[in-house]
Amino acid sequence: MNILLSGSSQEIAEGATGFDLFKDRSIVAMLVNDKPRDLANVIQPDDSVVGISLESAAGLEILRHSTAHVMAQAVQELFPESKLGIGPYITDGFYFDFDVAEPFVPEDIRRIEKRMKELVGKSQRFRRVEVSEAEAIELMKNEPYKLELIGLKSEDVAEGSIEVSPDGLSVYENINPDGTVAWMDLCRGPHLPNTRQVGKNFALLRSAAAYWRGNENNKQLQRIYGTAWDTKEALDSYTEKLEQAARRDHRKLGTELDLFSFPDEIGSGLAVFHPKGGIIRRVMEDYSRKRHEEAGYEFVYSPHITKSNLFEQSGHLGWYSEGMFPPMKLDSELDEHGAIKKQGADYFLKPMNCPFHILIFKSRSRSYRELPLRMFEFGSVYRYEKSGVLHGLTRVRGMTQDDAHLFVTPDQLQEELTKVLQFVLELLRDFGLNDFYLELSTKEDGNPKFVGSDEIWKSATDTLEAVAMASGLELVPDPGGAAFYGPKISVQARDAIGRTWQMSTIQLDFNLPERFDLEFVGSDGDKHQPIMIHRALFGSIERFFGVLTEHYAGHFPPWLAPLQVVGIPVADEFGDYLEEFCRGLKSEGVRVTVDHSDSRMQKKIRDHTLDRVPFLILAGARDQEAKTLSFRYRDGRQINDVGLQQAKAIILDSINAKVQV
RNA sequence: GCCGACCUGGCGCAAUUGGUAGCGCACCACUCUUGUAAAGUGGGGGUUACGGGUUCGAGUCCCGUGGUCGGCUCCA
Repeated sequence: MNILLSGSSQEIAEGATGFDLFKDRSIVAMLVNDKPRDLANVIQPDDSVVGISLESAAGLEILRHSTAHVMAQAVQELFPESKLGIGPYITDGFYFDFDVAEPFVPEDIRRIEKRMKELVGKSQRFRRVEVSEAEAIELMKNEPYKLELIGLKSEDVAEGSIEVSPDGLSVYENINPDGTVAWMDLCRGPHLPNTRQVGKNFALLRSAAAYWRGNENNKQLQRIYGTAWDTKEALDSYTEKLEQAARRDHRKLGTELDLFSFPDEIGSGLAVFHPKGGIIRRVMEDYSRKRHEEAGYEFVYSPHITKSNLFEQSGHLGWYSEGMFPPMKLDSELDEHGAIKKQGADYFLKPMNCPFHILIFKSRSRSYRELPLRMFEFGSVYRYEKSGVLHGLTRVRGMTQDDAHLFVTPDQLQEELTKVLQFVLELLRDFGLNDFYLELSTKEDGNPKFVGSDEIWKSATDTLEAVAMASGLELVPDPGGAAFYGPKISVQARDAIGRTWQMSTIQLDFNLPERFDLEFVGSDGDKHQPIMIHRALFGSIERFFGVLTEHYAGHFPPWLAPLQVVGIPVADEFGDYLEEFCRGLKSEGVRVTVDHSDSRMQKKIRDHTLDRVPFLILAGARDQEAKTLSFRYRDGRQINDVGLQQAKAIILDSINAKVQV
């Protein structure tokens, strides 16, 4: 019979399987008519077949999923009472959920890993068995979670579910060499031909609880995460990547470099910035202010607390009260006759700045000539984030947003959004981030929670999309991801080690202008409602600070570095020579010091390198003689015999140009 | 919020079966006066997160509170 093998026509025997087609052992599965299948599948006439090699993305997914099966088998052997949840592959690895009486402890994880290695050595075949629903129920009768999945199969099976497919049910059995069934699981496959091919390049990483089917009202199962690779080198490089990420963790660097801390006495999620962190933060803020001023923003200020009415009118108390700190209650005072002498009130810490800016807009009547009106504030807000979600500076309870609200007429919208997006990207680039993509969050059709007419959503979404497209950046749709009050664009930035962070957001709002009856007088003399744009570039200064710390691994570029230059005399007597040079830098605003301590020069180089100072300048007799000095950089580079004028220029130029050194 | 683990000088870590807190770095002093990642000697510093309990005796065991970490859920 005839088939299409890797695109070319080929004659094969009736009943041939993938094993007959692919003799190359690195082919572990195949695409049959674009669907992933086991090699054991019998090829049908006119099928289009392409091999999946182990090292391909699809191959690694299969490897990881098969590794998850081996893990589940090991767990059920070691913990016979355990029940299976789901066990998919994920980026770089896999996990499997188990219902067990006692959560796993690290010793359990080691035992499981050891048992997995033994199972790999046993060389069990993965065998697919297609079953009817009744058969599946019988086979899985001791697996309550699997039974639940079987019941779901036809209706709301999650897209990409690894257990069941809309096409029908199947189980995968692990077959011992003697033909006995060692283990089985409900699974859509495909799998590697044999556990031996799982190899040794896997590791179990951690265990943690996870809600069954991701719903917090469901029971928590115990999830074990693992990683698996095709080669030892790939596993090692992945492990190295994790270690590298751990080394640049901003929480660790924050302590090491004395940038910020979270004193227990203050409370969870509330940071203090130390002097060195304070310099970085102030430089960030100063630069942001300068750019905002140039871009036509007006600076406003608002208090940290407000009476409840403001957030009642904005609606936040209705839908967001859980995210707010509870009120400070001022009781009303009564006189001796029981009449109210002083009205009581509830004061709230503000979780957002927009209502304040709106009140400024509303403080008098506005003309179309004033629009677009752009109000900017470094606004400190407080949100009662759940304790379990707090994370260093990136998820806190008190933060300062570089927040702006733009009030525009509908026909200004496109131009203003274009400007804002450009502005955002330029500023992010100045901070050394330059690998972006955009995400466009849009309305979910038919969901009544979204306010505003379909027409306005359509036109606003189209506008946002046009603006995003015009930026030339990759645009990823996020359907249904919009807030109920309007669509948004968010800028996602990739950092130095390829992780993505949501940075800036540009959010349209159809809700608040309505709730607050915002209006301006148009050229026609009539009143019109402005459109409101919320936007933050840093998101919050704290979070941006954390992201930058990780992006640079603490090696801030000179313009941001708390200490920019340290002078290191080769011996004490050259201290004055360096001191004089550094005075010149200081008068230019450079953050510089000369280390006169009685440590050895080598020790000073070590200390200030570990402290991530961008410019170490050294001078000894030779330099004093020749009116030169030598540069030593954080990566070990050195440039010797640099003339003093040139040295000054090198330092000032790299600070002013905001470049990394 | 949920599940689990953890909390010892500023930081990183030790402390047999419960027996009365040590080390390195940092800090301070002195000696050494130095050419590209750690000189030497000496010294100070901890009611072991907090509050209870068990015990002759608790860093160690038990209970509670707070905090941190890893996930899950959440991020309007």
